[in-house]
Amino acid sequence: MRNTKQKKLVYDIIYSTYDHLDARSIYNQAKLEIPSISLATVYRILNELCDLGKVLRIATDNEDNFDRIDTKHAHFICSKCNKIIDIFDYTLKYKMPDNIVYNYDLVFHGICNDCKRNEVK
Amino acid sequence: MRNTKQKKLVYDIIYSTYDHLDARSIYNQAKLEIPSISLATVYRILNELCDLGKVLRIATDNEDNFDRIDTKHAHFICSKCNKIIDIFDYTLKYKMPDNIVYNYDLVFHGICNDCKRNEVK
DNA sequence: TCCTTAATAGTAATGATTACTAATAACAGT
DNA sequence: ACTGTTATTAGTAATCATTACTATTAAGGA
Repeated sequence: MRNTKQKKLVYDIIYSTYDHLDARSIYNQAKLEIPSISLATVYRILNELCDLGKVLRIATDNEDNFDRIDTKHAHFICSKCNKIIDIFDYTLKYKMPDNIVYNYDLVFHGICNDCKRNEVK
Repeated sequence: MRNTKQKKLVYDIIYSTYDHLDARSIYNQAKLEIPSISLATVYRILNELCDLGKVLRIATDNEDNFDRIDTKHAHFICSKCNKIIDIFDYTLKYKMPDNIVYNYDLVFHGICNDCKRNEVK
């Protein structure tokens, strides 16, 4: 495993924000720094970072989003505008005697505050 | 909204099992009953049933899976064999003052019992 | 500096899902 | 039951995120 400037850049872009970026956005940002970077390279690096547990993948109905590893938290996805909001205020307890659990994804679905307001208007 | 035999069939296939079927499997089963049914029709009906809250969509890394609406439960997806296992033994509490929550998806990731055993061999 | 080979850039391919359109069939009104 | 309207379907083309492929480049150890 070699450390390339492409890997460092993709990692830095994800960790430069608390937003949840998709591969295309990361690619567009990366091109500003390394114009020759390839979209396929971004995808390959994203897979590698996820496998190494350095980046979190959020699977949605359309495209995947990528997030920094942070305090463990859940996500709220608005069914109207598809915005993703971090959720910290929850507790989860579980028992799983048979299977080994490495991680979990908790995603709430509904209508966000902004869309709720716009509906009333 | 009209009730067609295609809609009834797709619904019945999903409710005939506790398995989590993908669109292609549902299509293949449906063809046994209605050979002329179209894959696009299956997708359209699946979207409709999900929107109506009659069927549950489980988004995974590759293709979506569909499940009957049942006692609310979580899922465990094995990272090795991609098997999906229903999980009932958990408790979740949350506060969401700003957003309206309609539903949540809870997915555990890890290694299932079968794959764990096979690794040891 | 040199060599090995992992990683990249660029592009073609894949595969799930959706869009489109002419033909069909629910079903409300008669 | 018959008819007309129009939602739905079958079949296929298109879309779009992601992956595969390959010649070229560049980490990084010796």
